[in-house]
Amino acid sequence: MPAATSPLQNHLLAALNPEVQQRLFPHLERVELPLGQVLYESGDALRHVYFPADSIVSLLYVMESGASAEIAVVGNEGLIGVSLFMGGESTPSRALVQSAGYAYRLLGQRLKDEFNRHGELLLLMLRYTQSLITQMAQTAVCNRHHSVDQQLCRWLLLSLDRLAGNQLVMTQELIANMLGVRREGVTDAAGKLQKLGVIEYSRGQITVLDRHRLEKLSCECYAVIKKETDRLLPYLTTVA
Amino acid sequence: MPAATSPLQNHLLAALNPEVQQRLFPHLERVELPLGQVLYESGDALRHVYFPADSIVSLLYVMESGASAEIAVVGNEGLIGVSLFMGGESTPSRALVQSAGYAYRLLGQRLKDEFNRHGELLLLMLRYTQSLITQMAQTAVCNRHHSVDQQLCRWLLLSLDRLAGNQLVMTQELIANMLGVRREGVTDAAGKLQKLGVIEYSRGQITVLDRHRLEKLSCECYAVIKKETDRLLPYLTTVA
DNA sequence: CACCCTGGGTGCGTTAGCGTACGCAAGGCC
DNA sequence: GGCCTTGCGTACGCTAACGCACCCAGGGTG
Repeated sequence: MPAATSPLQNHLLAALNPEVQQRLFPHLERVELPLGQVLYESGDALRHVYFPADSIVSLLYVMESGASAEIAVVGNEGLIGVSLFMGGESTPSRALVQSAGYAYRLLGQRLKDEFNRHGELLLLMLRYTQSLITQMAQTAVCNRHHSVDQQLCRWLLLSLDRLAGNQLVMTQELIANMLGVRREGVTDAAGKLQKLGVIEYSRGQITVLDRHRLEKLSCECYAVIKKETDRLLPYLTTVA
Repeated sequence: MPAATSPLQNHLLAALNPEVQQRLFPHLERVELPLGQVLYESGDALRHVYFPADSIVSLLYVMESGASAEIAVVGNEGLIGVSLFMGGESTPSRALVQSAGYAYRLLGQRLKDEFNRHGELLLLMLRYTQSLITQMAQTAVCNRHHSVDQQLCRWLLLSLDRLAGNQLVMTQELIANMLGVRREGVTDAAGKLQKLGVIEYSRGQITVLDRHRLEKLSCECYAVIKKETDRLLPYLTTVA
């Protein structure tokens, strides 16, 4: 199902006033993002910013050894490519599609042109960037202090918030790469959650049965991210 | 020694063109930052931004349990309080003086006024913010994958880059709080470095004897941060 | 001088997560 | 229907880091 996506599915685009939307939307290009696609590689000069509609993109750092760790996750609440307007044009991280879907992209120059017109778009982008910073900071904390079990809960919740239903299409191996842990570690943690009846899964399909329990089993990091994002971007009602 | 500090010791302030400096500097207030002072607490609405001259400030997250972890470290290469111009006005972290010294602070409103005049200051702040993001991201990675030994090296280097000499005034307990590990873990790691002749310390005084070795013993994270900061803020010659 | 607080050293049992290895079943493909 | 790839389960030894407990020395204070 190629689905009827709309730029308005992205909360940042939806939050713009109609005048700005009218100027910007004609320049948006709808692109399909299959699972595993790399939007940019560490150090790449970015040409576009991407506004996910129903897809999820992970920002992750890949070490010299090849091991990886997720820095942040971006869905329809945000955009990929903040370095374009932050001025750096690139970052030492990789943007990897973690859940297939669609996104709308915009040439970096168009974004900058709009910035120069007047500040609304800029202010919105900056506030989003701050929420992204919060997520990164919390990831650092979580990596230091919390168990794989707790981190899995956090990660499932963050992903769930960026999807429509209560289903995630992702293998335990993929999750392990994101969390930067062993696949077996994820198997253990997921097994526990399944035994508790919180989730159910089979061959890359995860269904969340009891979101409330999941939140209770998660560390405080999820709540911090959610609360802060809601504060910074109050027009988003359903997304952490 | 109350020292003869100058706003120009801060690299961001020094990078501004003379016209902007003339407008801004009269509004700078010189403040002393003793070790352990809290510039802002999690959730506090910020009134000022702080530009360190010779002090170092840690951004750290304090968990419900009381345990902490450093998110990023800021010295004379940067400023404290990005959330003021990012639009959030507060962050869920604490800013703690990690190395005593002086800083210059500016009312948030003055900063915003300058932003509205024209873009130079804004662009500079944004690029700095991106380098800060890099540091946070790398902290997350480092927390996940690297040993306490390696992390100590990274941390010493980051601190060293923000100080004049090759001396650090900080106890192992303080370092442990920053890294989010046990004090004994730091004792072990520091003991190894001392045996190797890389550092020397006694009762809260650490002297780096062989910086080159220290860099080699550190994980790649330090190099990533340094390289990216140099790229984003090329006018800084001596700071990571 | 005696005191004591702070900073650091050491040891010990415990545990979470790692690396490795192997096994097994579901489901697509010929 | 048989095959093979992919996704997941499990087991075992290993190590880094933890929590705890205690000790010792430097250096300032009364």
